[in-house]
Parts: sequence; structure tokens; C-alpha cells
Amino acid sequence: MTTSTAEDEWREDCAPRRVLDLFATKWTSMILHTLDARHDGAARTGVLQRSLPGISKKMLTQTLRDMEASGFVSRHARGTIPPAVEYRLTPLGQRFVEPVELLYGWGRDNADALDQMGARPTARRRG
Amino acid sequence: MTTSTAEDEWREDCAPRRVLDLFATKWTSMILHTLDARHDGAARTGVLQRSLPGISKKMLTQTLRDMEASGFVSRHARGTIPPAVEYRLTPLGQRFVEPVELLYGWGRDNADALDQMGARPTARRRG
DNA sequence: CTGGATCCATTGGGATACTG
DNA sequence: CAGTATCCCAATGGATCCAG
Repeated sequence: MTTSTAEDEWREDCAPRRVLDLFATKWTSMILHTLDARHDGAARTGVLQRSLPGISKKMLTQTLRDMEASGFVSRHARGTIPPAVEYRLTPLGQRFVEPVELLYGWGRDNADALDQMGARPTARRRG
Repeated sequence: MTTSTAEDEWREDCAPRRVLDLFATKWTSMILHTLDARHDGAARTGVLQRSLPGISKKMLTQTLRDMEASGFVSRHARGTIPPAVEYRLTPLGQRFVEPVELLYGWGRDNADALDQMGARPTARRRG
């Protein structure tokens, strides 16, 4: 059985942890989902911001830039005035949406269990 | 198609976002995975710490406590000296491991794509 | 061996004002 | 409308020392 406790796969740079890093910036997956929810997998900045109550303009732009650099979305600017910028899921982004949606689906299916714990991070006690 | 852009499901307290919160404390899913990787879904503190290179004793205990409060693991202490504490996946924990493993699996399947982006959060530029 | 308590550096991320 | 630049706070989480 090779003692396959998977002791070897948890270095900082292993693939699974790289995926976790994608959730470190909390808006990443939600942006992907929002884009995915649109028929053409694309949306303009304003639409995204309105679809994600609570996100600040700063975090929206910043997250989008990071996602672009990571290859999850592509940016399409129309050189018009006023500006009209559209973000679109890349093939990689589309692939990643699948496990993300699965995760969200799990949440809906287990909403009651999630409700029983507070609204904190994991159950973070404050102070 | 009801224009199901899902504009309504993104309040702070919606189920999907509750799930995301589970990843806010970065060790949660890794602890779950480590427990799941063991034949009996249980492990002692020392084993967990050794299986998760980089985790500090503080974060290990703290995360475990939060996970216990959230109902993902159960704590079993033997009143011996020295202490022997064992953590075990609860049914809820076992259920949650599934989507988590799927996510990790995605990472392995797309390791090359993940490699192309830096090792930063999403692609965080420092400074 | 397990875990609690501090101290503290880092940084995610919000508010706001400004530029094209 | 889209994006940048500061300012600033809260909280993650590492290092240590202490206690059953």
C-alpha cells in the first residue's frame, strides 16, 4: 500500500495548493461564476460590479487583472469614450468553473448544515 | 431560461459564499483531506502536523477548533498523560471532502496551466 | 504530547478622491 | 464608464514562551 498517506504532495508549490490559492482572493470564483452565468461567458465591468454586491471597484479591477494574468479571463477594451471593457472566460476559465460550480452546488445542498454554524469564516471566534 | 443570471444569490449569507468562507482559513480543506486520506478518517495532532509541512502548531489547533465548532471534525481526547488527542471526520466532514477532492483533482489535471502563472495568490503583483 | 496565550509582521480588502 | 492611487484597518497566521 506504499503508505500512500499522500505525505508528499503538500509542498507549497503542489497543484492542489495552487488551486487553493485561487480562493485566497475571495472574489475570483464569484467573478468566474458570474461570467459563466451569462449566455456568452462575457460581461462588462459595470455588470460584474452590480452582480457582486459588496465588491469594491478596487477589488473588482484588481482581481480581474490578476485573473487575466493567470489566464482565466481575457480583457477586451473598445477604444471608445466612455470606455467599454468586456471580460470573457478563457478556455482555462471555463474549465475551472466546473469544479467551482460543484462547490457552490454542494453549498446549496447543504445549506442547512452551513446555517448551523455561525456566519464567521469557519467558526472564527472574534477577539 | 428565466434570465437566471443568479443575481439574487450573492448576498453575504448565501450558501455558496458560506462555502467559500470555508477556504478563508487556508488549512481547513487540507486538514480534511489529510484525515480523509487515512484509512479510518482519523488522525492525531502530531500526524496532522507532520502531514502538513508549513503549518504552525497555533494554526493547526486553531483551525481544528473552528472545524470542530462547525461540525466538520470531532475531537476525541484520551485522558492519558501525555495527552493523546484524535480528530475524526464527521459525516458532514466526509461529505465536504468530496467536492474538495474534486477541486484538488482538477489542480492535478491542470498542473501545467497552473504552472504558467506564478506562485502568487492569483497572480498577485507584489508591492 | 497537546494546546493556550502573546507579540507582531503581513496583507487582503474597503473607502475615497482623482484621471481619461 | 473604467481604472489608478492613497490611506487605513482588521485579521490571518507565524514565532515563542508557558502550562497541563
